[in-house]
Amino acid sequence: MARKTHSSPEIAKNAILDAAEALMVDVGPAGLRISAVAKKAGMAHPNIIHHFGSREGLINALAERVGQRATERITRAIDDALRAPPEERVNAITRVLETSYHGDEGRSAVWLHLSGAESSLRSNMEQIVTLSHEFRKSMDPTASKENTNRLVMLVTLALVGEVVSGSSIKEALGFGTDESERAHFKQWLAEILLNLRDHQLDTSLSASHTSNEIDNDGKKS
Amino acid sequence: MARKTHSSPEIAKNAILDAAEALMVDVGPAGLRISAVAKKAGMAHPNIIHHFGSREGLINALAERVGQRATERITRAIDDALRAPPEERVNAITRVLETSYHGDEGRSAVWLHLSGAESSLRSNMEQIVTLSHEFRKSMDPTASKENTNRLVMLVTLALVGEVVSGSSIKEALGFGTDESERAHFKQWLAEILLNLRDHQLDTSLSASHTSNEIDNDGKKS
DNA sequence: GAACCTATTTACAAAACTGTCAACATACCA
DNA sequence: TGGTATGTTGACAGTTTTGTAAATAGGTTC
Repeated sequence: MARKTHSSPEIAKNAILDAAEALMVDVGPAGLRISAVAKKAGMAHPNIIHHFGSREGLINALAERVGQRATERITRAIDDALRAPPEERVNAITRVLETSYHGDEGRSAVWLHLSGAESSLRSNMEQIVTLSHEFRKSMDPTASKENTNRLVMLVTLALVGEVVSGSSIKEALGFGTDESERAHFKQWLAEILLNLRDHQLDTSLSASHTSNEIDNDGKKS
Repeated sequence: MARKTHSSPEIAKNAILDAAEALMVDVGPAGLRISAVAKKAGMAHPNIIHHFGSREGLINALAERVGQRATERITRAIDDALRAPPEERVNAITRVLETSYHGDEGRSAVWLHLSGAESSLRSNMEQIVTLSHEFRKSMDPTASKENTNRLVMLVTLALVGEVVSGSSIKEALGFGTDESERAHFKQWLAEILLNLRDHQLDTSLSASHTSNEIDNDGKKS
């Protein structure tokens, strides 16, 4: 059998992670077989254990890489939105929403998280909230961090839902599968997010119960 | 070994499904072991195959039951909201949102769907959309079905996201884990849903591109 | 009470998968 | 050129899991 030439650990690890990520899209983390990854990466399966220690080690490494990539993409998109001229902001926010489902990485990130893989979710979310709040304040200086938090939560949950359910929920609701209709829903959502002002979000009970959660920028009403 | 007294197939099947559902909450559909279900149900594992044909048959049956139960709960809650007096509608809608995460059934439904189990998702969603549109029309006779569809989609995706991510996303965003804060977010969302009028939803591109999707009640602009 | 149906069980077969081990070979360095 | 560290592999062990087969016994019907 042809024996492969030695490569640096980094190169081998990346090749393994690439193969694992590609397979994960179809089978999910729980269905990920070390032998299948090895076959796809063109090597013998003990080599994977040599590099990652165990199957769980591989999955954790994959979760870390995928989560980090997704966060980088999203924060970059929000950053772009911050710099965009006013008339381009709807498109910019739409792009933020689209960015979260880039290729199959979003799906992979959620599946991995779902299966209990360790990743730095908290610090990633903190980056996203901070940037989002900057954006909202640039639109409306009186925007409260509490509402930013809630909006980020709503959007995050919806994106997770989209990623997880694939196209089936959309189809069940009569939305087509082509990209144009998907993009249109995201644009609709982006416009809502942009046009919602805090006075519409401060409902009867808001600002009374949960005003001291993470409102640590002195802005609470 | 003590041999169990015969029971009707219905009783046995239900006992098996109960055990499977309880286990699923922790391990997910992919991690569901037929032998573990049998142990929990207090029987030998071949008995499960006898009743459901195979492991996959069990999972499909579970998906069907869980999906149907969730749909019944949700439609009942929307129906209640329809009959509620105006001042009670925020609470009623809040209850609709809470209802979707009853016990662990919501989580089970999503996980099962995620793992590719067959279920009647489309007809279930149709029921929910139809009722929701009735509700919106009772608030605002000019409400368009297109916007109802989008709102249902947004909420559905968010609920799926919540169910899937458990509490981790909320914690990462600084929300506490106790019920009161969760309930508060749902109430905040309910008020937004109630207060959004169509003129706020008809954005620049709406009603032009996708006006002929499922707008089959003669209401399209 | 006899006969039949089937829910239930024990024992087993077969496959799949993870992780171990020892051997090999390649790259790098002295 | 020789030596060492380690990337890489084939073979294997042990475990786990699904599904099968045959036997047993509880319930039902006539």
